[in-house]
Order: sequence, then C-alpha cells, then structure tokens
Amino acid sequence: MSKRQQLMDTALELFYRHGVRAIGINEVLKASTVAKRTLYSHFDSKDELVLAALQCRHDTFLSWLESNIEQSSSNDEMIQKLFAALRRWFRSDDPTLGAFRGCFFINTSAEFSDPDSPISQACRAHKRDVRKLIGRHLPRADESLADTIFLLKEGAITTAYLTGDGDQVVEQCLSALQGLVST
Amino acid sequence: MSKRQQLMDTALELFYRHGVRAIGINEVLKASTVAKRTLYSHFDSKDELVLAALQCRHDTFLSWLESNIEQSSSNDEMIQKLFAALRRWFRSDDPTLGAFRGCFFINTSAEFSDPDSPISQACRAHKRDVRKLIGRHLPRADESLADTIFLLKEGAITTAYLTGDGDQVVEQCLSALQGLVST
DNA sequence: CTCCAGGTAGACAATTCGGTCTACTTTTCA
DNA sequence: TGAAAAGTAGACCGAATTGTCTACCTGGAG
Repeated sequence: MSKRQQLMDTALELFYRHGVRAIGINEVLKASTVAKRTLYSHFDSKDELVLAALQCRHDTFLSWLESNIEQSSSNDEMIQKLFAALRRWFRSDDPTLGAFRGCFFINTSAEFSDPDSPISQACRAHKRDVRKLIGRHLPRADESLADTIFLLKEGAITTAYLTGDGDQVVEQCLSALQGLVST
Repeated sequence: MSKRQQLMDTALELFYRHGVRAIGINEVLKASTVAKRTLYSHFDSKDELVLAALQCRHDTFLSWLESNIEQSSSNDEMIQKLFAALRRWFRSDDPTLGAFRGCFFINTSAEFSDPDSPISQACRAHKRDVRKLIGRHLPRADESLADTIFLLKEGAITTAYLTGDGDQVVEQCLSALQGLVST
C-alpha cells in the first residue's frame, strides 16, 4: 500500500474514533509509521489530510450502502435491507465501516463551524449523495418516501450514537415506516 | 448578573458557535470580561465549564420546547407547533436559542469520544429528557408516535445544519407525519 | 556505478493550550 | 470601620500544536 493510502487510512481511523481536533498530526504519524516529511509531501496541511480522509470515508460508505440496498424488488424490501445494514453498523458488526461512533461527516461538521470551508462543503456533498442513492434504489420511485427514509436514518445515526442503543432505534424506524409503505 | 452566570453564558455562546475544542479558555475570558483567576474559582477545569454550559443549554432548550408545544388539543396540533418552532430555530429567528448551528449536544458529543465521560453522559441525559417531554405533551398518549417524532426531529436538526435548508427539512418532516396521525 | 526521487528520524520554531500564581483593587457586611 | 471575600490583570509554566528543516538512508532506472 502506498504511503499516501497508509496516511489516509490511519487518519480516518483516528479522526473518526476520537474527533479531528482531538488528534494531532504526530499521533497520525506514530500510528501510521510514516515520517512527517512524507506526510507534508503528500498533503499541504492537516486540513488537506482531513479532506482526504473525508473523501476516503465517502467512497467506502457509498459503496457499502449501495451494495446493501441494491436490487431490491420492492420499496419495503429496500427499507428492510437498509435498516438491517444500519443495525449491523450500529453494533460495530460490519468490518467495512469499523467501530461505530456516529456519522463521521456530522461529527466533523460539528468541529468546523465555517459552512463555506472545503471540509463543511465535503460533508454537505456527502449527505446530498447519500440522499440521491436512497432515492435511486427505491424500485417504485417515491421522492417523498426517500426524504422520510433519509431523515429517519439521520435521526437513527445520531440517536444510536448518543444513547448507545442502536437496536432499539432501528426498531423504531422500521415501525415508523411500516405505515408509509405501499409495497 | 453574577460572574459565574456571565462565564456560562459566554462559554455557551462561543462553544456552540465554534465548537468546544475550537475555543480556548482565554477567548472565553476575553469575551466575558472576567479574570482567569475568577473562572478557576468557579470551575475546576475547562471540562467543568463545558458541563455547566451544557446544563445551561439544557434548561433553556427544555423550557423553550415545552412552552412551544404545551396545551395542544390534539397530537396533530402538537406536531404542527413543534415543527413550526423548529423552523424558527433553523432560521435563527428565535432569540431564545440564538443563531442556529445544529444541536449543541450532538456537536459536543462528537468532540468527546469517551461515552462514559460526564460530558457524554450529560448529552445522553438531554436527549432522554427531550424524548420524554415530547411523549408527555401528546394529548393522546402514543409512545410509538413519540419515537417517530423524536427521530424525525433529530434527523431534521442535523440535516438542517448540514444542508442549510431548514425550511425544506421541516416540510419533509410534516409531510412524513401526515399519514401517521390519527387526530 | 551513479543519480535521484522518495523515504526516515527527529530537532526545531512559533504559537497556543489549560492551569497556577502573584500582586493589587473592589465589594460586602458584621 | 475594618476585615474578609471576591474580583482584576496578566506573567508564567509545562505541554502540545502545526509545520519547516537538516541530515541521512534506500531502492531502482539509466
């Protein structure tokens, strides 16, 4: 694996687990066994590394999500698949996403208050793409249902992290969506 | 106003607007026109000040929420009132809550990764109390509906912050809840 | 063989952090 | 009135921050 990839993987792991501002460059270097000189030859600043970690997580998450909900034969089936996947994530049972600590993009947005910064823009773009993906994988197109699914999913992620009880939250989402689906 | 209250108000304002780790003790002192010695006579550490700011926000938010949803004559009316209030918050039109920058408790939780820390526990307790308050103010008791409202509200707050379009998010929530209410 | 891009290790600079401490001033109230 | 309590301004400490720089090493390509 390239040094650049090593740095991005380590940075993502540490930034996600502890928060961006809680992790210093030196900790990333120590954990990735890369020299500081090498880091700054690949990235101009810590913010650039954060941006790269966000992009890395974005790619991983989108393909994880798509592989979990694609080829559903009904809207209801897609919902079942989606929230079953979220439950695994909340339980930290999915090796692709690692130990659950909420949404990396929400967490990072909370740490960077300027909405025009590249980091905030990347977080915004991620959410836009996730919403699009959900809409695209409803076999029977229904933008309003996609909005509801998306909002419940966002609520589920933050509540699962805050309360620690992901199973309960997933049940509540599925129960809420029960009445809304016309298979 | 007491010095202690000045410190809590200023800390809350700055921590909420910029994030806890982004604001140093010295910035709080400068903005509150209080001496460092005085701060440390009231609070043992920065974490204690953060905890006090969380408690302060908790009280403000709970009473704001209650005053906005109390004495509804139907579940539907309560939902309308709740999301109308959220829309004002998202627009930063409500002087009680100040300029909107997402949920202070979600944001702060994102910055403190240890779920057993007093700060994380305070954030968890806040969400529990908000959920209880919502359930208590549904005239026709319905725990399942209260769960749905809570999760949509959480999704609405994070999405309104991330995307910046609070009005759209509120419309989506109300539309989603349309089908679920038996007045 | 030589050259050089790309790597390592880590000292270093400049700044900021949370927190302590001294010295002095103001307020409170018995 | 006078002493205790509470406040101010800011120097200072040790640690940690991001980012630069020197000095050295390594593995291929020409």
